[in-house]
Amino acid sequence: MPTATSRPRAAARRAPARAGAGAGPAAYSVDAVLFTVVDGDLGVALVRATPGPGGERPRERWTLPFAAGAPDEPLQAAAAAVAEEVLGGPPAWMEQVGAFGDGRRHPAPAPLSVAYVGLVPDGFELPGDEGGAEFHALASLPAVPPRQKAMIDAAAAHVRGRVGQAPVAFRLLPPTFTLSELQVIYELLLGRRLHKASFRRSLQSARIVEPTEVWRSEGRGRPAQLFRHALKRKRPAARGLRFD
Amino acid sequence: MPTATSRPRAAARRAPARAGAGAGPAAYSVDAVLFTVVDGDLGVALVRATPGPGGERPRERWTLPFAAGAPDEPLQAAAAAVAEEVLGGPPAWMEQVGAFGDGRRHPAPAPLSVAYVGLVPDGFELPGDEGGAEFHALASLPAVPPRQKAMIDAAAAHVRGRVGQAPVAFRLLPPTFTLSELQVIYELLLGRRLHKASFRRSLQSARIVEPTEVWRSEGRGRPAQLFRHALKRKRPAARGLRFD
DNA sequence: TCAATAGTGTCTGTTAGACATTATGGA
DNA sequence: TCCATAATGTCTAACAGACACTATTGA
Repeated sequence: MPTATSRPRAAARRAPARAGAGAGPAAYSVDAVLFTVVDGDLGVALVRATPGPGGERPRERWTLPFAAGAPDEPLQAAAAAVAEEVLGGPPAWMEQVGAFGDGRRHPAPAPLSVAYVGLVPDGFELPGDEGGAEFHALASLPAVPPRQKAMIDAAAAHVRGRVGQAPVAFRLLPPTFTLSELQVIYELLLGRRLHKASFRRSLQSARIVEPTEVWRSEGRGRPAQLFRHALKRKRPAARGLRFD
Repeated sequence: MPTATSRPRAAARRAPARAGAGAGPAAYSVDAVLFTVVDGDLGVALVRATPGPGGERPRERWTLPFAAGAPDEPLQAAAAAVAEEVLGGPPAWMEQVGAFGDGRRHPAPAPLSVAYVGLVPDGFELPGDEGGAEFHALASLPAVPPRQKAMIDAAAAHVRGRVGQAPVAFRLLPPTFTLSELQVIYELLLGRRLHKASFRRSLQSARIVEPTEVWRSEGRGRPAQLFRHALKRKRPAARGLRFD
């Protein structure tokens, strides 16, 4: 029987996590889909799966980090704990993706999994301790249990769908960045090229970035001014209606 | 132990549903938030809560329809079964809202609930049998268990957020409708008035409705042409980028 | 006839996207 | 100097919203 105050944080990190917190198999798992930018694409943090009790499986296998759900722990807190276990700190942003409960296979002995998506700034270094978490580009993803594969797909769609509503792009970048870097992130998330001048006009009219005094020169070409994310003010009364 | 082929459909409908399908309390519940239009506002289907074993509770209490989750049943199918139990048929549209697992109270003895939102056309009549489901306008909602109240709020936000991506407005209307009726639905969902001519231009350019040969005269005024929802064709290459 | 609602045509301000030009540093 | 990139000004087509007008019914 778990106490109400101790969080089962040690349950995260590695694959077949402790089942439940005492009695019988866990009712559900909480899985974290942690994205960052890996050479121009989204990348997701995976941990090495421990081989089953039988000891077979010569091939290397990976899973999302997850933990068994504890009945008395809020879902968001559980997901944050799973993420912290992998990252060494909290992700820059986190949101629930949904519940996944078809019959597809999952490393936890639970019929239901709740997925959360988190964002990590580009350039972040995973703590390289024994846990062995690594970022893998979505384009070249290793084999992952099918239920977790569905979570990764849904998480990517979730993040892409929230561009423009949530500061998603900014959480994939360090605190200061050039507008060209920001545009690359937006193009990655939206899946299409954007017009440079138009993109900057949109940013300016929404007052969503503010310039710093710092300029950065990278290789050849004119140096770029660094910007930071500006807190959103009152909403400018959305015009129009787009059917999409 | 439930068999893989029999769905526990009888578990829906009334409040403290059968816990699980045999052994111990259910791991999670599946709840349906069924919306329709009730005098100019969204309305949600509620069922009368059965009083607890103690028999107290003189005040009338309501809950969302729900069922105990069965490990071998896909979530969407479970939610559809719950909805069918209340409506006598499937809802016009259904989508998952998310998992709710903070410590808030829920009529099921489960720490976790998965909410689905469904839409029912305006004018639909609930089968008035002993179950006693009724639509209640969101503006005048009776007391509902707190976790279910959170689900209702999230479901309304979910539907509002998917206007323009999914045929949400059309599922709140009968198969044929006037453009004025459609505009009222959009205004209800978006929470703001729309410009009549501009609204119709948007519909026309998106080819999202098609006219029928039928005109309907309701009381005074010029009769209105009836339209039906047109299946969406190729996406017209979304222009622009709005920060909101 | 008047009131009420449906449906359209025209005008205007805003803006996304195209294009061109200037600015600034590295090679 | 040439080249690559940043930053910005100008033009145009598209479009949201305002306004006005016509059309068609019931009272």
